[in-house]
Amino acid sequence: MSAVKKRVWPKVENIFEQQLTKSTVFLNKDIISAHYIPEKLPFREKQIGEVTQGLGAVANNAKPNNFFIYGKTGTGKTSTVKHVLEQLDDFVSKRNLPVSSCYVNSRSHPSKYKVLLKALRSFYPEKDFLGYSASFVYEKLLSFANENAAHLILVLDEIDKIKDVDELMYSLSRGNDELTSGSITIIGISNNLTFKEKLDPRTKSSLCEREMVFDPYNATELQKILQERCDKAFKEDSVTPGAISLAAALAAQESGDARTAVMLMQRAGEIADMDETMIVDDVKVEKAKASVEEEIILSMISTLPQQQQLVLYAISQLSLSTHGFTKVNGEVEKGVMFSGEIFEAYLQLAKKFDVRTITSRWFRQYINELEMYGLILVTSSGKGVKGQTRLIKLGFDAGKIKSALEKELMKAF
DNA sequence: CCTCCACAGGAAGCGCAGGAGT
DNA sequence: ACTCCTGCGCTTCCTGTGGAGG
Repeated sequence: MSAVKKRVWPKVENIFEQQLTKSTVFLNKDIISAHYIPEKLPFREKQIGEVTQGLGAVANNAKPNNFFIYGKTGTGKTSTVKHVLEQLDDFVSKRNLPVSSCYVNSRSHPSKYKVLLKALRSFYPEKDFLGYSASFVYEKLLSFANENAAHLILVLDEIDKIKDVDELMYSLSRGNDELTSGSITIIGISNNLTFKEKLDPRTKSSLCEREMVFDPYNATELQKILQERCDKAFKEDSVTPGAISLAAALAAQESGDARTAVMLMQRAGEIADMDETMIVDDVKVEKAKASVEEEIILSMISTLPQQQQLVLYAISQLSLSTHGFTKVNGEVEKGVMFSGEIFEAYLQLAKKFDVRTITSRWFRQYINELEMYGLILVTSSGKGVKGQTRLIKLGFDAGKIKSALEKELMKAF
């Protein structure tokens, strides 16, 4: 047996070593990442109090009400609930109360069976229930509550993604009736209010025993939030006040979304690290905005069905061509077009790419979805136009959308 | 006032893929 | 392995709507 020869690497500093010794504006980068949950949630004291009070029933060995929490993305729904749950876990373990909670992201568990399975796994961490039937999982969950006289709290984030919510809620409320001790409580979180209207009336009344709405943050609130986070995430004096107020203002005018505000600051910090200026100012935030926006656009576009991408491509193409739409008062608005016009352009494009075409009915469906995603803005025609149609405008820069789509469509053809 | 235009969007149904039940 | 069922993407058909134009 011959000794293994040691490989001799050229004497260049390891790139990770370089990375480590490189100077950075960050003190603790995790704090400014989108997934971080701060221990204090400014401007959500009222909501925290409400959830806490609702769940407080378990201290008296009673079943808490179900909750339905609604609000746009980045308004602190998930953070609030997770925060309260952490406190609750802490509280009940100190007092030895039979309370267990489980957080489920319904996007990765989008059916009744998967939700129940996920819950069961978290209550029996040592066992693996893979392959068991739906009814077994359900019974096992009930008996867990019954035998331990435990109050179970299930948080269903993005509850609108569950295909059979009605059945899930029905089973659970029936389960609650069967239990002689213990209970199961649901906290549903959604950013889609129309979801509530689609529910079976019985599901609706049981899920919405208590309802809460999270309003978007305004610019001042966002600024405070950012300030607090930046103080901990960045090194001292590496962030200018202007940078924070700009990031807050940009996020506020977009949607009041705290996540984008945080992402802006994170990206701005990365940019400052790259060019080694060691200072995060409003210029870096401005740059970050372009980069974050591009990323959002790209990630949204890449998940669209191909046909819908073509529709959007038709819109961006028309939007870039010189024509504008003349309003009643003689004003000319650029980049606005009729839906019929877009459909025609779409048909032409599909012909060029030699793909099948969708009908105008489904085309309108696609337009509605694009509006929901915020990729386009839609208004009714109103006066000055014959017939009833809609005026459509891109929500983002036409050039960016077009080039992103070209990349995406190139992959396909 | 009526009619036509240019759509909007609901309802029903169709073909298909992928699970669940047997 | 086989049916049966169900959700999904889409088409077909249809009724409704707001404004222009006669």
